[in-house]
Amino acid sequence: MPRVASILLPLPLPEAFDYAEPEGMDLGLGDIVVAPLGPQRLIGVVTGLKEGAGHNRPLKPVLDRLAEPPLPKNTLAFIQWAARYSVDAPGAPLAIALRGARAPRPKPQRLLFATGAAPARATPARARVLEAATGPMSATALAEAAQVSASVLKGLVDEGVLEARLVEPETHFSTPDPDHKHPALNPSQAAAMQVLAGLAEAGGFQAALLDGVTGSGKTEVYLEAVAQVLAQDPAAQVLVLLPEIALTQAVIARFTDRFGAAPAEWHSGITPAQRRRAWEGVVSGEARIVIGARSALFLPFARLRMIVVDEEHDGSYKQEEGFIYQARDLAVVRAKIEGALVVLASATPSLETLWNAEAGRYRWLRLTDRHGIAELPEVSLVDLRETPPERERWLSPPLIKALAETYAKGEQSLLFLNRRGYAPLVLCRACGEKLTAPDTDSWLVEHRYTGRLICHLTGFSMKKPEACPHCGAKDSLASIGPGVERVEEEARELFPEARIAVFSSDTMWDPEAAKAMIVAMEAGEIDILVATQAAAKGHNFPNLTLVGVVDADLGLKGGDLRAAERTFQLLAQAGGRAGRHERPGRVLLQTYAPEHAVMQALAAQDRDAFVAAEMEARQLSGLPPYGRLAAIILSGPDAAALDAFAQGLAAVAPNAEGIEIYGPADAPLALVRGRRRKRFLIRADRKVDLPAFLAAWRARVRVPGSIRMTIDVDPYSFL
DNA sequence: AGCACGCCGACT
DNA sequence: GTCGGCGTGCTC
Repeated sequence: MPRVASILLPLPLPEAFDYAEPEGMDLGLGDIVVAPLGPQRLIGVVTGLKEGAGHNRPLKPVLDRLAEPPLPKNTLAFIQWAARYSVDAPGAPLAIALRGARAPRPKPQRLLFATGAAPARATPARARVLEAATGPMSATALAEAAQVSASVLKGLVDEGVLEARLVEPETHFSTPDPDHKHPALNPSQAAAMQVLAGLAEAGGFQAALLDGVTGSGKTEVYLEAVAQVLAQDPAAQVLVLLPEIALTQAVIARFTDRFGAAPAEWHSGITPAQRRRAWEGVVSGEARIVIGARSALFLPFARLRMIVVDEEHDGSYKQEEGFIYQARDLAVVRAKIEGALVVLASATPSLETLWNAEAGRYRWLRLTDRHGIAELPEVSLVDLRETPPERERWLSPPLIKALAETYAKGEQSLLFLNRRGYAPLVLCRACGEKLTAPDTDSWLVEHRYTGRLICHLTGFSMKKPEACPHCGAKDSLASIGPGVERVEEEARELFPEARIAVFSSDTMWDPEAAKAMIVAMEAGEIDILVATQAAAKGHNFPNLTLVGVVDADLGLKGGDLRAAERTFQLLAQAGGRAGRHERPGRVLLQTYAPEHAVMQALAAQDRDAFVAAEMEARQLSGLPPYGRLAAIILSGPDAAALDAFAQGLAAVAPNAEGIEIYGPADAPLALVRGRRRKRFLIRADRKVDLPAFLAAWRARVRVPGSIRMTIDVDPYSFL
C-alpha cells in the first residue's frame, strides 16, 4: 500500500502539501526531502505520513531524501509554535531553519605555498610575494597581501617557487574543553555563577535574568555557566544570541580563549559554505557552541541544553520584516520546548523581563561590583532652556567646557547623537517644501560626506540639488537640525587641533573599518568621537572619561509605548562607556525636559525608580507587560480600495472579551514607495489568546491581491 | 517564494 | 504590429 507524505515546504503556504511516497523510500517524520512544486524542486520536511491514496488527483512523488539527520522533533514543534504565535505560515520559520541545508557544501580550496626554491629571476614583486607567503594562502589573498597581480603568482607557480595544492576545507568542529582555562571571578560573579550552575544541574526548563551594570562582567559569568553545562552532558549544545553581528567576533574570541576551540558562527554575514558547515554541525550535534544573531534560534539543534540572550533588552532582537518575531521571547519558548536553561543578560533589562523576574518566573541574579576599581560615572543634566547652544549650534556651553577640560587632560570624549548624516531635514526657505523620497512620507536626510540626500526608510538617494525641486528657487535649501556629521563639524571648529572622528553605520559600513576605528579609539588616537548608537554598546575604551549626549530627548518623541524605556536603556548604555578603567568618568545629558522621569532617573542613576514609575504607567493603561499588543498594517497602491478593505475588515472583527481594537487609522508613514498604509492597533488582556483571535479575524476576509496585510504580534515599531 | 499567465506602453 | 512591464494567482 503506497503512503502519502505531508511535506512542509519553506514557503508562506497555509498548510503542508501531500506527496506520494515512492516505493522503498521508507520515510520518517522529520526527514528532509526534495519535493517538486510546479516547475521547481524544493527542500521540505515530512510532517505527516498516512496510509492510502484517497486523493481526487494523483499526487506527485517525493523526489529524494537528504543524507542529513531528520529535523529534530523539538525543532519542528518550536517552528510550529512560533508560526502560530506570529499568525504566520509554518513555512516561514521553516525557511529560516533550513537556510543552511540549501547552502552549497564547502568546496576544496586551491591554496598556494612557498616550496623554498629560489626564483630564477628575483624582482621586487616576487620578493614581496615570498615575504607574504608565510603559509598556505588562496591566490587572491596572496596577491592582495603582496600587492601583486595574478600573473606574478602564475609565473612563480610555473617556476616551481610556489606550489598549488587542493585542500579540503575543515568541516568538523573541535570539542570545547570546559577546563581549558579557568578565569578568576570576583565574589559577586562567583555567586551568580553558582546559582546558574545549580539551575543547570537541576535540569529541565530554567530561566534566569543576569542583571549587572555595565562593566560588571556578565560575559565571564555566563561563560562559566556554559562550561558547567558542557561538562555535565558530553552531548550538550549551547546557543549564545547576540543583538549585532559587530559584537560576534569579540565574543567568539572570548569563547575560543576559554574553551580552546572555536564555536560555530551564525548570522547574515557568513558565507554559504560557512553556513552549510555550521548547519551540519548543529544538526549532527558536533557543533557544541553556536554564537549567532537572532535567526540562529531556528537552527535544528540535536541537543540544545542552554540559550544565552546577551543584551536581551536590545531592539535588534525584534525581526520586523518577513517572518516577524521577537527572538528574546522566542528563546524562552524554545528553552521550554527543549527543557533547557535560558539566561537573559543585560545591564538595562527590558520591562518584560524585569516583570517576569519580579514575579519569580525568572531567577534574578544581580551583579553589583563593577570590574576592577572603576567607579560609575557621574551623570549630570544640562538644561538647554537655561544654557542653550548658539544659534545653529548643538553643543551647549557646559558641554563645550567639559570637552575642553577633557581634551586638555589628554583624555577622550564621546559625543553621542543617534542620528546619521548631516541634517535630518532639508527644506526650501522659499516655498516651505520639505524634501522627501518619491511617493514616500519620510524626510530625506542630508549626508555631506557623500553630498547626497538619502531616504533612510526606502534607500532612495539623490545628489543634493542646486534649486528647490518643488518651486525652482535657487540656493533656498536649508539644512535643519543636527546629525553626527554636523556635530563633528562643530567640534572641529571648537577644537581645531583635536583628532575627531565620526562613527556611524555610514562611515563604518564595513567591519574592517569599524574594527580599525575601535582599535584607534582604544589606543587613544582619537580625542573626540562623534557616534550614533553603533558605538554605544559593547566596546571598552580605557581613556574615555566624558560622554556628552547631544540630544537626550530625541528618543522620547514619537509617542511610542517603549520610548521612555528605550531612551533610558540607550542613554544608560552610552553613559556606561565612560570611565571604565582607573579614571572616573562623567556623563552630560543635554535636555529640554530635565524634569522628565527618564532624565531624573538617569541623573540619580536610579534604574529601579525609573522601572517602578514606568511599570505603574503601563499597568494603568494595560500595556505590555501587563497586556498584549498587536498591529495590523495594510498597504496598497489605491487609497480608495485600501480604505474600503480596512472598513470591511473593521466591520467583521470578532467580538471578544478583553480585547480593544483601535483603527483603522493612517499609519504615521502613510505613504511609502507609492503605497498607502493603514494601521489597526489591538490591545488585549494577558489571559486572551491574541494569536487565535487574530487568526480568526483574518479568516473572515479575503485579502485582494493588490493589498498586503501584515500582522505584527508584540509590535516594537509603531510606524 | 518562484514562476507563468495576462493585459497595456515604446519600439525593431 | 510585437517585446516586456509587473499585477494576480497557483503550486500537492
